[in-house]
Amino acid sequence: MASSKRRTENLRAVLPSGKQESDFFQQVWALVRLIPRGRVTSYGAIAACLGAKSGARMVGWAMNSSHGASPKVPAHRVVNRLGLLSGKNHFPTPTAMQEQLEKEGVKIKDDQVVEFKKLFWDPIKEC
DNA sequence: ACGCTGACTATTA
DNA sequence: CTAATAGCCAGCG
Repeated sequence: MASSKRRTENLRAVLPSGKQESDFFQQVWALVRLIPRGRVTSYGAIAACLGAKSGARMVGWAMNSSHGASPKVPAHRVVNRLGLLSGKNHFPTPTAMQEQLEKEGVKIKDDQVVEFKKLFWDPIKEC
């Protein structure tokens, strides 16, 4: 873990020349961009929408590459199954994710989305 | 080509 | 309630 500080930083991500990332990433990004403002979803839900029920990790991986995606991907709207901001550590600042969510009207309590179940946006409905 | 890692999830202890 | 374990898929050295 500790030595993994910059394993994926070299990701080609959205490199224009040559081959791009797998469609999986594009699908995830597209789905995340469809998340309405003030709403949140979970990795598993996105994965399920894509057909990979166990691909929740891949969704997180796609988010990692989303830093170079265009338009930008609202990764702050994607949280884990419990509504916890598990990915906040990967943001420019650990508080950026919470700040963004609160700015959209989503209240965060102890790194957890308040009324997560109510604010949960199901991507499967869009699939 | 093989093995490790990971922004997850569910199950078991 | 928390902790540990297993299953899962894809990218990179």
